[in-house]
Amino acid sequence: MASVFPLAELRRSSDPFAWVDSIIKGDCVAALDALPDKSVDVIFADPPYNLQLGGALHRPDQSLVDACDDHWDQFASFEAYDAFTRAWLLACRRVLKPTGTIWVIGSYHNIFRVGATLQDLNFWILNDIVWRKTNPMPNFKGRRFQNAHETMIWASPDPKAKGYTFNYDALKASNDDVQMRSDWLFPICSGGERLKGDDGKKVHPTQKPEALLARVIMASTKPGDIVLDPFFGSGTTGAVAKRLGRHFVGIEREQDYIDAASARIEAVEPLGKVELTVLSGKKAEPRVAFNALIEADLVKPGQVLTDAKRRYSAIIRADGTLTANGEGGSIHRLGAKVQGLDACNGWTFWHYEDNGAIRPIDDLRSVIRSRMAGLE
Amino acid sequence: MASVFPLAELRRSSDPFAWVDSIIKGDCVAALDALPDKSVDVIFADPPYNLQLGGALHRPDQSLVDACDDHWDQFASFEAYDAFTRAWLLACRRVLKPTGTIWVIGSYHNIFRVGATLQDLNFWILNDIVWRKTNPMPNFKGRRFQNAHETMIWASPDPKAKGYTFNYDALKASNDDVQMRSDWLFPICSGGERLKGDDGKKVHPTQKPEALLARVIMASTKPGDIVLDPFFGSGTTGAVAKRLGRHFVGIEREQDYIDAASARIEAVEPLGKVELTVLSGKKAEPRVAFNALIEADLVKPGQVLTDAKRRYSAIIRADGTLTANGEGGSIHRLGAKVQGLDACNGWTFWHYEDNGAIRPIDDLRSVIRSRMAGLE
DNA sequence: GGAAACAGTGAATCATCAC
DNA sequence: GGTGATGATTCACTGTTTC
Repeated sequence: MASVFPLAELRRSSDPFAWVDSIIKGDCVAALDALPDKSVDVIFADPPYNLQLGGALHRPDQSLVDACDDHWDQFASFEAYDAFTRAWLLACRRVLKPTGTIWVIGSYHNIFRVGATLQDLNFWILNDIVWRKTNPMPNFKGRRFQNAHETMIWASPDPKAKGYTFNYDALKASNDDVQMRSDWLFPICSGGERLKGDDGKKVHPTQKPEALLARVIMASTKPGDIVLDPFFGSGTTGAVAKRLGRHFVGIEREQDYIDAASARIEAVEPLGKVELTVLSGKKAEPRVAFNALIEADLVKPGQVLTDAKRRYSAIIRADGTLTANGEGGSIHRLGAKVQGLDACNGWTFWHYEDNGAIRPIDDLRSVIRSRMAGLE
Repeated sequence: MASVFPLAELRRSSDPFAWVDSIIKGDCVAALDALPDKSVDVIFADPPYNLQLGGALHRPDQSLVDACDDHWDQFASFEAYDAFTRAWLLACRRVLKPTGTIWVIGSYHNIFRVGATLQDLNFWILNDIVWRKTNPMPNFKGRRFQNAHETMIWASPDPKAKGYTFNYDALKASNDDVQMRSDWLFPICSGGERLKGDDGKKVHPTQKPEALLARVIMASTKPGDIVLDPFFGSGTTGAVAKRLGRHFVGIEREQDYIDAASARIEAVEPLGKVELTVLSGKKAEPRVAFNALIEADLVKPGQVLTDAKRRYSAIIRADGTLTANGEGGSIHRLGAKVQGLDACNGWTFWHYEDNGAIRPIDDLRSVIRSRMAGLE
């Protein structure tokens, strides 16, 4: 079983990271307060939705809809819900690294309050993501549109926060080579994935699908990162994090949920290193200065470079700069200058001639990089 | 031209319904205050989004993105935006019939504040509706998910309000006999529909597509109803209302927008009774990306794919890319790479083993497509 | 005349590192 | 923390120009 920490026990622990890969039993804010500053990479939160259900809802055949009417989803007023939201978001911000991000999922019952509170607390929204359900529950009364989606907010802890993880290139490559959109399509959690008790009833009323968490985690974390879930429930976040080679920590009050989540996570087999390698793009590659091409004799001082259509040309100088029309500068500055632009990527703009063919100097940079890789 | 009422003139009018089918020139709240209590059936509001843009944004080709930086979208703080939102929503509630409903559209920049304010003012949210754009602007820097949707909130003026119009059966009939969902797919407004000035430039930076308004109006109004738009802009609400046999009233401050909207509405020919059936949205062949196969557990990270003759092989990674010989990429890129080609259709090139038989992964895509049948 | 290449654009909170 | 240099980065569609 995944280890479970009663909050009092965690507070007594001498190891400041004893909570990694475990479930903390206790109140969400109190448990968060027991964790160190800036210690987790990503937070995924599925807070109570504050569903304001009137009476019982019946299907057309008079069967009762098993609504979420648990006590933990009841709040006296919007003010009470806002105060609760504020408290756990503030506690989350303290434990989140400045380079970390937070995800919160909700429905129209609560997501507007969560979003406004995030903004009030100076979180910076990066995206709102729509989870479109392939198989949502119908609207039985025919008085509204079928509520076929939920909303996630993805935010960084500060408007100026930089350096958050976003595996753009991997997401794009996995999506037929077009960038991933803000609307995602997944089935709801059902079938074998849905945790059921001995009585055959679902263990948790709002268990999220693993595929949803997998995309969240693959998009915004690196292998080895710590993912915190302050409303752990059935432990989907922990199960997916473990499978994907990330660490997790869950906070949960109800012993039944803790028992189910703990057993579930224990059964998860993590993927291997090869499968977990994330495709990274140019941004992650080591920098190579233009000078390195001269030093490696891949280009020579005096050699002429042109753009792809040979409209502009420049001469390589021995110091690693270019010159054209009496002006000089780096490959980037001069590329911008000849085009009359503010900026230019000289690596893709300038080309050299290779046996009659014309190729970007970026190709030569790749040669350098592969030579460097061989030295490791 | 559709008639235009300077606010002062409207106040002097002896006819309490002189404003029907006209544009009121003036401030939103002041103009609303000049209308009678409980006099309109539906409100559609497209308020300023308070975008809070930083510096200029350039496309990869260095061209400048024509951002929405108009003065009317600038607010000093969230508090100022909230006060503004509160004021116009309160004014709207007074003129709205108890059986009426209100729609508000926004993006993540403002919609959470609008939604929370609606709830604070005791409006009752019926649905949040996601407008999925077929052709949204890309994320040029690759730092976020492509922002591909906007959100609408549909609400009644009171939790106990009954009797609002929802044309459930007509919507269902127009939607292949399944209930209309909360996620709608429409292209952004472009081409001939987009209003352009003499200079060829767009008249309004945020003109909404008529198809979106048509579904809103067909869903929540009856012929002859009055539809109010407190941020009239280019007059899409008025044009669609007139075409669909509804009355409209628009409120707008800027004379340029009023001139364009007035001429636009004048040119609209109302449909006859027979044609007034609900229009259905765009259907598109669903795009299925390789990661959908992993998410549906049809293939697994670590599994080996080969070409049809088993000359090449690659391993599936958890991020939805493939790896072979130390290199990684999308099914297409890696298929091309192993063959030494420039391009490759990974769907037909890569195969998986199924009980000894070898089948293209494209077969698995068909499985997903059949599961998604009925979804746009 | 038709096809293909080229150019333009849409509610966008859009970089990072070294000095 | 501010400044300057490096250099990474786009999808769907419309309309125009070129061959």
